[in-house]
Amino acid sequence: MAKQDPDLSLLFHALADPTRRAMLERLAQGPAAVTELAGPSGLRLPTILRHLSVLEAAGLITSAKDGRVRSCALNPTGLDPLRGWLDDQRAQWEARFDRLDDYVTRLMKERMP
Amino acid sequence: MAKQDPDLSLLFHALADPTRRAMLERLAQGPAAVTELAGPSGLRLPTILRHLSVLEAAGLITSAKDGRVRSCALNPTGLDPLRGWLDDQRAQWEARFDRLDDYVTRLMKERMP
DNA sequence: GTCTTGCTTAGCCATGTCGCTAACTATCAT
DNA sequence: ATGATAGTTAGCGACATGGCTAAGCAAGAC
Repeated sequence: MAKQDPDLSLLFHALADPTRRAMLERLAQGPAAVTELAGPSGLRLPTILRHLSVLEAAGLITSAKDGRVRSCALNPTGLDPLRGWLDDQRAQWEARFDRLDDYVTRLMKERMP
Repeated sequence: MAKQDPDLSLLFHALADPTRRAMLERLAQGPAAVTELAGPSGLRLPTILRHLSVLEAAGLITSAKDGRVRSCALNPTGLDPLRGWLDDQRAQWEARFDRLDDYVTRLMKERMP
């Protein structure tokens, strides 16, 4: 059970922090500079920068430096792997419940043919 | 930027570990006892138990003890908060891209009325 | 009763995470 | 050229996480 799916692990880990989720929601309103992202959080810049690098490593945002200001933006496809996993998971769960259904149905038929 | 949405944090954190995701996928096939869950992982029981408690705290599974064996099962609604968050997020992102669209459209109109 | 099985608890260790301060670099304004 | 602004890097400390072993307990098997 080694570390398969490192993407998913990075993604989930990035999303597990409320500060990072708040940063994402801020970015959903449009691109922002680092200081702007730090603003409402009350956290220091180095801390914010660390969070940014986690988000970027997870593929959730992109950032580019223009002059002395770094502009950060959402990566529109960043959440796709998560959505994919979620859909897979739901499919499996439903398959299972369908099998359970079949089973119950078969039981019923045996009892009242 | 305090720890709002503790549920989501627990949920994402629980899913950030490949071992735990593997356990979920095993449980998608049907309920299982602790030893059975530990089987393919090569990990010791106490370790597995720890993972189980994380999954349970996140609302992803339920477990009950029957005799001396604890049976674990998926909680069918466990992923709902995640799905909800994801949908919210997508809505926000799309709203943003729509506004961007409007903006571009307005620019175009100004240029060629 | 005794033994085995299946889980549980306690506690240790290595590593990772999240916050900070201090010091540095690079750009822009004057 | 000087100073202010915006990031950046290095490194520290507190705490969480993920693995383990050892020892305990409770339910079934014999």
